[in-house]
Amino acid sequence: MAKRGYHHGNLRQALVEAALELIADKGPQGFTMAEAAKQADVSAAAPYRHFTGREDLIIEMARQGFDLFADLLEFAYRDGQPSPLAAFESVGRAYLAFARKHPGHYVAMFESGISPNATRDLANACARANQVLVRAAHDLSQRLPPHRRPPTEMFAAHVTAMSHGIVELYARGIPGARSPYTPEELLETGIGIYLRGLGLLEPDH
Amino acid sequence: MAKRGYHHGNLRQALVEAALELIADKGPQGFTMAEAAKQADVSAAAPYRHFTGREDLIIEMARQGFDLFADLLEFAYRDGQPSPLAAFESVGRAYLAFARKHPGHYVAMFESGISPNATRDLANACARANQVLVRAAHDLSQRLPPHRRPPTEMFAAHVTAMSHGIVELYARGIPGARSPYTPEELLETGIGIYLRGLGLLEPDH
DNA sequence: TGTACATCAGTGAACGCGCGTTCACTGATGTAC
DNA sequence: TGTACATCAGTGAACGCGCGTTCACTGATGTAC
Repeated sequence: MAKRGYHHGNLRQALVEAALELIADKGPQGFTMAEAAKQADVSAAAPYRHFTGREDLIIEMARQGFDLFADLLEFAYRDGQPSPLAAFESVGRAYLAFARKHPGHYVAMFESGISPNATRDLANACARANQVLVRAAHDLSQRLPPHRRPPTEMFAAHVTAMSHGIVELYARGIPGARSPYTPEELLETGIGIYLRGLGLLEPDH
Repeated sequence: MAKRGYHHGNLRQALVEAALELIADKGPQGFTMAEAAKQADVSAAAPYRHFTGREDLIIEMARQGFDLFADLLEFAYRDGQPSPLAAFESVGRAYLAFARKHPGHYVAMFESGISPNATRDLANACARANQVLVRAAHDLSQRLPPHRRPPTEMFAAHVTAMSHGIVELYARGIPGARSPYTPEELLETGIGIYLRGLGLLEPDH
């Protein structure tokens, strides 16, 4: 939109998007300011009108990533509204789908080495995404009798860890080290067994 | 040992160790040949007598890492010999301990972006480590009646994913994004709930 | 509507840097006789 | 044991490169009158 209205239209966002492609292709450290500028059809100096430096651009990618991530998780959570269990499983699938569809954001968020506390905005976006997971875990655990409820944050951490581990080991690059199962199968069965362990699913298969 | 016997004694291994420290400190792409050479008290050209290039050094770090990892997992497995369950839990703890004690190896193995198939030797070492996990899962699942046994490789993948996810999210750098629980607590409780879901632990807490 | 000026997004040249790697070399060690 | 020679691990200088960043500039756009 507005391709050549002002000087560039919206160079800032164009740079973010170029960098997202680069970082997805070439890994955490594999992207450069110069290349992002070139891909946006702009001189190598132009990015410095919009970002204080390389790290600032990475932080912006991660921030947008956490925002998008939180939106998708929230949507998945509401989408599965019928029951806490359905909503919970929908959130798990959204986690995997996000990693698949937005690899650039994913790398910036989890593999670029920046701290989630680098910026107030970044920390907020990160916290918002996490809160969806915690809320989903909390609502679901309400179905258990109080004395059998796991601490909400532990519950959420377990599920996050399994989702993240499946993404890292079985869904992302790393050509080789495969499993005979798809990441989706692994996530569904893994979470299923875990929920059964909590007493949230019937022991029968 | 033999500090200054021959020209250097054992420069190859000294470089590997220098690089391990660097890669642990500075992240996947943060280490350089020049710096590793300097840390080994050697000119920048010397490493090329022992490695064909930068990637070759990373591969060697990862190979040694998988070998060590496999050794530790095997030791943990035998160590908990009394019962498949104890052995299995010992393996889980060894996973976490390895990531903690050998961060350089860990980064080279899982975060450097090299393929486990880069080299025959590397692939073998990687496979050996994986086989310990698969064997532990297999032996433990024998305690279930045949119709309730999960496929061994799926079982192993679930546990590996949760362990790996906990390490990545809660045990490694990423300053911020904490959980109120230690990685050890998360791993123990998470695997416990999962095993209960399989029927390998009593439902009572 | 037209003119003068301020703003500021993007340019192009340049910088200093450190990197990975090569190359002819040197000098300590190992070996043959 | 002593000498001559081969080997080869490490040197130091040099290379080409691309990076992040700066800086004086320019020229299109927005604004005041």
